[in-house]
Amino acid sequence: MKAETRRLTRKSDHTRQRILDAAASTLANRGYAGTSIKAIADSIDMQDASLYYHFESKDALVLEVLRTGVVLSEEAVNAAVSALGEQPDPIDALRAAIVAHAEAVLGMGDYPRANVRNFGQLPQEIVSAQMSHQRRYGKVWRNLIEAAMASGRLRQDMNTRAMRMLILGALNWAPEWYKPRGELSPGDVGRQMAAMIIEGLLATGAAQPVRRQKQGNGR
Amino acid sequence: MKAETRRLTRKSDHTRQRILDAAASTLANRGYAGTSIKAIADSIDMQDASLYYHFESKDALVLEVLRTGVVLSEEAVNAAVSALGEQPDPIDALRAAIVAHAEAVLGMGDYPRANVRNFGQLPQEIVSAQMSHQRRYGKVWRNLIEAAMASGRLRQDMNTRAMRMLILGALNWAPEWYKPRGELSPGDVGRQMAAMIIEGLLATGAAQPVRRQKQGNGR
DNA sequence: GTCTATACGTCGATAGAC
DNA sequence: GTCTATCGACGTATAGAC
Repeated sequence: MKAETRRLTRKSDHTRQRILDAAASTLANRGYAGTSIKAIADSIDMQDASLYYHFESKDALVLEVLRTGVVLSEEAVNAAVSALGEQPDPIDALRAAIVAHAEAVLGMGDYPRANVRNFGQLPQEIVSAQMSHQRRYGKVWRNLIEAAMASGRLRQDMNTRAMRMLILGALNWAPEWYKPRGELSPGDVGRQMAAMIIEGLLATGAAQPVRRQKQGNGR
Repeated sequence: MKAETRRLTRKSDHTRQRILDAAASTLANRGYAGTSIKAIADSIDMQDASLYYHFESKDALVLEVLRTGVVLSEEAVNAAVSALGEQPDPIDALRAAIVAHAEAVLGMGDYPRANVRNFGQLPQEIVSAQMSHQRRYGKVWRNLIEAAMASGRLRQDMNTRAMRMLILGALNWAPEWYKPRGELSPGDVGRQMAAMIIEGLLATGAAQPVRRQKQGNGR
């Protein structure tokens, strides 16, 4: 694309982004059913009809928000694992991934939250369109668990699908109860979840205490 | 209520129950947004207007379905814990509760599933009206975890709220991925979840293998 | 690009015949 | 008890002026 063209579309791009942000916020807080085009438009002082200049339909807009949410989560998890080096310990990698996903859905804003909070309640056509991205992210987790399993460090008597879903279910539920101004930061929740999932709830010698970290949003 | 009166309302009661069952099924499978009065009425070959003879409003109907779902789950959990005797081991009690809740949301039909699948996406007024029942069930879990915590058998470095939510999040997510005709029965999933949650994912001497049980819906 | 106006479907809910 | 008919509000989306 030429610089000329890019300059011409700048205002359009900016408005488009404002609409996406507003849609992400409304989706994260009120759900798909409560997210009308009018509600989105109202929140940025725009007429609902004007929105159709930027997006073909409500579903196209929603889809882009959800897709962004998955991509952000995936990037966060991949970055956290990559930060461990070339051949990370597979349990460390799993732990880092759990913390990163928790931080994404609790602390990275509206997009990842919009994605996980609406996952189970979307119309079939949106689910289908979103599937490929969701699958790719699912594969990241499948690989993490397979690597940990292959290392012999995970118990071999469990269904790996159940393992994966235990992790994602517990983490994706967190936005329903987490209070941003409470005593735990998103990272704190992530580390507690990781510790409980990996080492279990029982008090044993194996369990290492989890240190709470000071963060800006602590009280 | 006199026998006379009861007899007169029998047909009404029967129809009322059919409506509730249809609503539970639609709610469990299509979510609150996809559950219109017409959709419910259609599924039992009735006109949507006729439904208002039995229920004051859509919300009243939905509320009764959700309330039934919580009550069924609560009764299942209480029964499972009570079956352990007067002074059960608190870890055994927690394990039994996890299995019972899993069996409820995966194998007890539409009502518990309708409840957990819609929890995060309901209009504010329904949430408020449902709160008292949800709280009572939450207290059952708080008591279970407090008892286990007080016994010193659970690690003391974790937030108990995070513990409770880890458990319920993992279990309430199960209906999203569980395949009724797959190799695992609801009880199998419950026992695997309980084992992973309580003893963790790591292979250690502490972890006991979980036996899979034969059930009618196995393949 | 954004506006006003409007088409058109579906929603929950009511009125009144039978 | 269940039906047909209908109301008003709100949903997505389009047409056309500016």
